[in-house]
Amino acid sequence: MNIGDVASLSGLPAKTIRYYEDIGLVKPLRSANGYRSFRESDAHKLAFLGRARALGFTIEDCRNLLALYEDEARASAEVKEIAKQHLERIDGKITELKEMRATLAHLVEECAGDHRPDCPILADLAAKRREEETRRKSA
Amino acid sequence: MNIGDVASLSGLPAKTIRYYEDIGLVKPLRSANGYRSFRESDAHKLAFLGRARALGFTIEDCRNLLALYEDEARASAEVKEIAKQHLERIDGKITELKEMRATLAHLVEECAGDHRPDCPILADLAAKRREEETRRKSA
DNA sequence: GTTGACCTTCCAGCGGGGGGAACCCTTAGA
DNA sequence: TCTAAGGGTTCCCCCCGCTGGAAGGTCAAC
Repeated sequence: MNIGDVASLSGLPAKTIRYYEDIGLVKPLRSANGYRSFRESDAHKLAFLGRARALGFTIEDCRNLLALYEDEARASAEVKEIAKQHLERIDGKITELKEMRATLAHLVEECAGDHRPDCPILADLAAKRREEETRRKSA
Repeated sequence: MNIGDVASLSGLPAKTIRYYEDIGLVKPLRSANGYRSFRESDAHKLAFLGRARALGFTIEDCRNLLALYEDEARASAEVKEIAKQHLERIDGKITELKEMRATLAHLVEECAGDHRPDCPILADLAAKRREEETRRKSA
């Protein structure tokens, strides 16, 4: 298979697949004309990578997951550990975004949003006291 | 004020402040010795930027917010619009992360996490059918 | 034989800075 | 007066995970 074929099979752009070869995630053969020649197993790996990336795993996670995938003597505990750590990263990001959302939603509600210049959003961004107040409230 | 002073006042690393000058967000003066010389107004802008960035606004958003902050004839509607768009971006990210979290949490639960190689996480990543099934369920 | 769709390599850039080298300026202390 | 420490400066490369584009080679169809 040429790169275009595995691209449509895996749903990954050809550019991405070349990049994955660059960083050693896949190792396609080469045809006489210099074209990359992908085996079935390469196509499977690329699909695997696409799904792992869609779940937000980092490239390094993917590298490790792929190694475990190919290691028939793996312990599922190793896979689970990678997944659990990623879950924690996701939870951390969700928490952070929710905090931003709460602050921002509050400010947006307070802002009249009309032709006048008075704006609680700008006032808040400009205020020195915000950080202190937040600390006092949470304490 | 030198860069170290505004750095501790604003909480931003000196590197970041130099970068913000590079991209034209602040325009400090220069002393005779070549050192950047920050006015009170520069210090306020940097603190403003630090808070806007902490709320997840992009640099371009910050540039626009800063311009509105300095424009006494602004309409608060313009500020509100930027904030609302950012709120939507945040909501989009939260939704995306929650979807990842749900899938991943389910897989982690199913995985025994012991010394055996059998692993539903790897099975799912390797399976072709997942995407189709997901579509069928949500349809 | 020429079009057009593929493929190749290489180089640059995104956002938002961080690390570190190599150098200059200022001040305090021995 | 020398020296050491702790500022400051510019410069360039690095991070992640690609993406775009230029300049060219290859292949099948008409």
